[in-house]
Amino acid sequence: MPEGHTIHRLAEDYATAFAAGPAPYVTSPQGKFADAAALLTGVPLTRTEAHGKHLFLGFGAAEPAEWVHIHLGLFGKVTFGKTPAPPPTDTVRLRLANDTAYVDLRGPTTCALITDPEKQAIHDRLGPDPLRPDADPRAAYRRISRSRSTIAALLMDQKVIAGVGNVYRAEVLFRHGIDPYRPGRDLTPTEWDAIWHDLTDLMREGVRNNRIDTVRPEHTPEAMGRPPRVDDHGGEVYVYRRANQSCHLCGDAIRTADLAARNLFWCPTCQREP
DNA sequence: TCCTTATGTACAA
DNA sequence: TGTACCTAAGGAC
Repeated sequence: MPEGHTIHRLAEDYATAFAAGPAPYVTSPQGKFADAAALLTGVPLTRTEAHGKHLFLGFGAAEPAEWVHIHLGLFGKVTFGKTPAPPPTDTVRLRLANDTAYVDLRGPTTCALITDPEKQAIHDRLGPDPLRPDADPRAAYRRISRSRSTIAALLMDQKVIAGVGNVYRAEVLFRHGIDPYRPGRDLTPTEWDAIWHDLTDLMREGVRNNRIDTVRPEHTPEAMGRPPRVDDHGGEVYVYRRANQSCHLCGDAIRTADLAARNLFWCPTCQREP
């Protein structure tokens, strides 16, 4: 589900299924995208791109002038399948289908036809994305190092860094032993450098595996001689959604709190300030 | 069958 | 800070 790794994976999967073959048949059974779908049917999908949690599908010429802009929000889901596609349910906002494959989009916050300048404006308001080759981590640090906001809030701010969500935020702060309430301006350049590169590695692995795993090999249950565990969101993590359970490293109870209307998770012992 | 929850964001006050 | 929006799954009845 949708943090940045999911969106980059979707960009790859849309391209694999539709960019090489014939132009897809485009429909919007749910109706909200019906006009645009009619315009796009028969136009080849030529490029796909992700920046943070934003997905762009480029239709038409090699340098598309028009893009489908998709943001999954909290609930959005994408499902791929082989043809014949089943009859769409009435919540399918966007379906692409060709001779071999179909893909359904449900529940997105955004699904809109935009121009190239409008797409550029979205890139301009997003921070660097650890999964993009053009990303400059110094741009993120400039904002962090000047901010009195907590590092937990800053990591979720897409203008600061694009693609990190609630899981990667909680997990990367744990992996670096940083108190989520520390003000951004107290983060050293060395700490930021380590966090950025760790996010790059973790999120690349997330794209490969289509899930979030953050537990280091030496901390797996097998390595620590403990019974295997299953986290109910599909990956192996240290603190995310583990409130009141014991920390895999120190055994202390994982804490949770509301921060800007999102659930924050951390270990008060492993993430104590020096 | 209803209620809660969720890996997100935008806008109003 | 609160609320609205989009959907589906799981748990309490």
